[in-house]
Amino acid sequence: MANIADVAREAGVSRSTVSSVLTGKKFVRPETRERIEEAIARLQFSVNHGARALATSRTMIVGVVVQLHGGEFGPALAPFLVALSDSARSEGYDVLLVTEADQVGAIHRLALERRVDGVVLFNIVDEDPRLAALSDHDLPAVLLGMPADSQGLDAVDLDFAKAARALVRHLDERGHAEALFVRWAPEMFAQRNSFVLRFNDAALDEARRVGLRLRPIDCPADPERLPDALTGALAERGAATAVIVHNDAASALLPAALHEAGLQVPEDVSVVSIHSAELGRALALRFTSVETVPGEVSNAVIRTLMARIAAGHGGTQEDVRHELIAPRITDRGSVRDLT
Amino acid sequence: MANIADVAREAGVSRSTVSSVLTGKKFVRPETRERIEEAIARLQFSVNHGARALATSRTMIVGVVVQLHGGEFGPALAPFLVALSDSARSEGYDVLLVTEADQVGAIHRLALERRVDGVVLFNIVDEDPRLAALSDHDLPAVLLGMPADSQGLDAVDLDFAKAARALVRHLDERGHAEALFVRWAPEMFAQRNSFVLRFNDAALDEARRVGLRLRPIDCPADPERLPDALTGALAERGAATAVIVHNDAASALLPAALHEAGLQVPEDVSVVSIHSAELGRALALRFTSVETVPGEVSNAVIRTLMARIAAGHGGTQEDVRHELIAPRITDRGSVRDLT
DNA sequence: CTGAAAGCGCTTACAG
DNA sequence: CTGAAAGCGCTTACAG
Repeated sequence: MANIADVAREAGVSRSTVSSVLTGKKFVRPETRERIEEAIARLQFSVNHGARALATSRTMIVGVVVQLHGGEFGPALAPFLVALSDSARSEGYDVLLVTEADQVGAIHRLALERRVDGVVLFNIVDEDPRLAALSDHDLPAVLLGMPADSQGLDAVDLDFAKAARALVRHLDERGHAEALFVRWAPEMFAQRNSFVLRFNDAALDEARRVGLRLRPIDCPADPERLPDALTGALAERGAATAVIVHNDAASALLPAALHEAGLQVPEDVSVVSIHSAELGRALALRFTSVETVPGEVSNAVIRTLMARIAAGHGGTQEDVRHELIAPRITDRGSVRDLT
Repeated sequence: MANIADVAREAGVSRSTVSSVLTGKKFVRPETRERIEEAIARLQFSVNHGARALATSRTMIVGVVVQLHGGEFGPALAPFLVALSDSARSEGYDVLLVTEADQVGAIHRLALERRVDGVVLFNIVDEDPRLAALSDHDLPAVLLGMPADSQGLDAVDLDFAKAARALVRHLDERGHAEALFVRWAPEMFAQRNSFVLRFNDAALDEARRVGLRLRPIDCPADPERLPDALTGALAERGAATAVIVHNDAASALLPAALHEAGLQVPEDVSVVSIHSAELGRALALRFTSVETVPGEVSNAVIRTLMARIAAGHGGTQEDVRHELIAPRITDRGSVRDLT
């Protein structure tokens, strides 16, 4: 495989001149540049990435560090990985996928061995131990998720609180006075998943504010037990005329549960949901809903990370950036107007 | 950040001796080794990965190169990525996730810039252009998928043909004489996805062999149109007493479609399916089925790739390894015994 | 505008 | 068993 010395010899110039055309940081006389470019093409030369990384102290790689808690809905993950990869590539970066169970150890490894220029942390929980691990280093990082305390780190996420309020108001404005609130399993609350807590708190708060009765239904973590839990909740809905769902597994299983209970939407019961866009698409869910926006979130995450890398440092700053992406609600007519 | 020279100085030895303890390839006197290890701990030293990669010509990174055709079922992807990452880590490798649309360009880039020591190709189709791209280089590669012609490359996959035969026989042995075969969309066949073709061909062949009438139902690629297609097929099932499903989206939507059609399983109709394990778990699918085994497949893929990397070459070999993982059928009682 | 030299942080024969 | 030296393939001041 050709190296820069081969190219220099072939073009009759020095290695530094070749390097100048490779980096594009220095002006090179057109004739010379052309000779060099021909030599590069002839020899099928490409820059050795590792050597460049060593010389520049830039790996051009970002780590995507994914904590798998087990409680969350697996199918929702891939779209974010793909979107992050796409966003990173558009900035010239590759993505290192880091899913090992020992996330704290992984962060130390990435930082100490200088494997990446920055990291994205996925599946953020409140009191996430990964944030403390980061504070030992000077590694640029962005949280994909919004914990109560970001510990001075940049963070980006869909605005789950605003989404919750919008969905609650959507029901309220159509005359609904009582609704079931199908939530994630208690295990998810115990883990303090940031998006779970933020949606939950805002939904309850907004419901109180507008005077909607919200009856929380905690789902079992075990998918096997979910169908019965859903049909049970529907059967005992009492005065509730609507259901608001924040639990992807429940959103996926709700159509069957509604069938099972013999309920038509929106004639017998109204439904609003927030769920993975991919899930909604694959299962053709027809609920009025807020869907995740992996592309938008990933773009914002990578943009923020690029800025942090360019600034030449990670860690706690005064100029922390928190970005909450406004939710969009898609009206699919699954809410009956009772007014 | 400390480097190897700092450690050498701190321990009062030469850099090469430090390197010897780092690589573990040379014997170092216990006292010396201990002094060095103390120095390493004191200085919080870790090997700079890029420098080691340059010196050894080993990146300790494998590329996972994922073609997203769009037709396949998205939620099935993540478990494979995670499993590949886990398998690779257990061999000391990290995973670079490569999802860009221009997969051929990506392969050239990875090879020429020496970014990875090897690649795993995911979502293999017959006549996959990525295989030709690989032949331009000397990059170790393993296909996760089994095309009709692997062009001399190692390949690993679940044995979809055997799975098809097992499911067909499962119906036949229980006295079913006619079944609907809910298949992937024609678009998937046109793309020639390797697992789609292999399951399909084997299912039809085995059905012919045992004398089971199999009526292919082509699903629409658009999930929106899938529910109606399924209920329609069920309504017009005629003499068919069973359904065999190879289409994850259809497996996911079938429970609702069965409800819609007022059919009980297995009383009114029997069902067997092959689908993503993750999907089956998340949706608590209760069909007798073969499920994907991302962990097993990934282990085999990485093991094969490691052997290929150790051999010091990629490309076409005489010693090609093809590994088909035996399917396991889980009997969930969704097939009625008609004998 | 171009080149010679030093340096990035390691590993690895090769002497001793 | 340990060390001095060369080398991996780049980039980047610094001269000219």
